[in-house]
Amino acid sequence: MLDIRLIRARPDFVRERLATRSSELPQQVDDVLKIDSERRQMETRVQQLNAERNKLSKQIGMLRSKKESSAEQESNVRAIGDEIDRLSQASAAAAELQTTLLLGIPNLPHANVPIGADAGANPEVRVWNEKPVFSYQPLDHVELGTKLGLFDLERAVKISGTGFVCFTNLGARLQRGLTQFLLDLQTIENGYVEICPPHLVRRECMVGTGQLPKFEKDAYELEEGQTFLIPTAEVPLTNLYRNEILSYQDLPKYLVAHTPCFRREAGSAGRDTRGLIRIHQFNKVELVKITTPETSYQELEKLTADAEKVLERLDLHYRRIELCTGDLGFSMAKTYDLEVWAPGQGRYLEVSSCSNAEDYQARRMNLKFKDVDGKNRFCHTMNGSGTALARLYVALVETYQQPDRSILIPEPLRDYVGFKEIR
RNA sequence: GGUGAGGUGGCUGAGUGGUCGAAAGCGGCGCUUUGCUAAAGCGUUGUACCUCUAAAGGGUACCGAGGGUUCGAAUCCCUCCCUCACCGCCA
Repeated sequence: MLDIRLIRARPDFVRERLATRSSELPQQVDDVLKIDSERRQMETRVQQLNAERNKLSKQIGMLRSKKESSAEQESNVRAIGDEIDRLSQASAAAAELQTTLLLGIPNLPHANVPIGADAGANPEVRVWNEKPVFSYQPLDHVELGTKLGLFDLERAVKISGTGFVCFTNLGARLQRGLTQFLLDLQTIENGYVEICPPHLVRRECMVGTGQLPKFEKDAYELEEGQTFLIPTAEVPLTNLYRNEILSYQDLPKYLVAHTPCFRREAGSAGRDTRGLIRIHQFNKVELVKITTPETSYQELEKLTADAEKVLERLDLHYRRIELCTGDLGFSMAKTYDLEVWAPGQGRYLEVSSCSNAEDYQARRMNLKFKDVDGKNRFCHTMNGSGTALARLYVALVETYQQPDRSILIPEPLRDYVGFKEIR
């Protein structure tokens, strides 16, 4: 969440930055400022009354110990108490409203993020390899997978409903080998610490990373909204140190986890309904970094490169785009998307989204560090997929299909999956 | 799931209704002493918020969380969370 002090001190700056995301946001700044000023007025008054009451109560204590009458002080203090009750209730309600409003305001885009309305304005910043050329019409992963028995979509629907997949036989093994490959790459080569976190998290965690309260319909909830199935390992990983004060010497933290991700895809019914591209449960290897503010942008570049290494090792064609202000995720100040080419689809698929939330998530989850001077400051958090398994799988299978409809396993993966081809 | 004990500052640990934000010790920081190290002595040492400000200052809240009783709560009551022990069940 945004720093209320920044909003107070530089409201025009905040309004102007938010307007680059969406035109209705500046109004929310005014709403917060109004309630903030009302709240502070009441709070100040309550504190004055409390000071008065504390003074009188002490007098009462002293008078009683001297066996003197304190009737006058008692009646005064009772009157003050009533006033405090009334005012502090109002002030608490205002504080709650303020928090609610603040939680609903997205992060400020970083100054160097290109301004634009939607995905159409996202500039391409890097391209790797070229589109593979086929002498025939490449098949899509559903045809290939069905023919080779890599997964069973019909039976998955039977047991779980649309939007689920069941990997089978060599198809399941391919995913397992791919997962192991990704984890080894990020831990052994890139220095991330492997975490196997819970897949069910408390509500506060979802608030901490920004999924809640605004996007509750997108998540699978349990126990009447007290716990949620994670939509990404970003949630448990980033929240690992929630409510803690780390030492600057502990930073940066590099964390990686392989988990399933559960998404209801509430707003996207009817989109990408075929195959593995948009499903309710998919696996993902997620990278998270917790850093000082001074190094976060440099760390974001490195993190993005760490994710790109996956696609490069597998020799896939991809591009890196930067999200413009209108397309940025709620909690993020800057984001690069990695899109891999899927020949059977004839389009790029987003397999990683690498973002810096700056201190936006850290504020929501009260994650601080003690700097060299002993001052407590909010950490910066960033995350990116390294990468989403299901879509990587699609690109891999479609790119490495052979004229006889077998699939060649790229060299770096062979030891992991245990075979050179699937036919 | 059952029963019992318990959650106090960076740590250990006192405190059972009134100058308690909280004794004491440890740790940390500063100064003094010192050939170095060590030790000793003295001082200092939480967070958030409000107000005011050039700076300083003043105030409020916080003893797991939330609510209640009371003129007044770390202390009494209720709910929840968590930890520990034992029992039951179980991958």
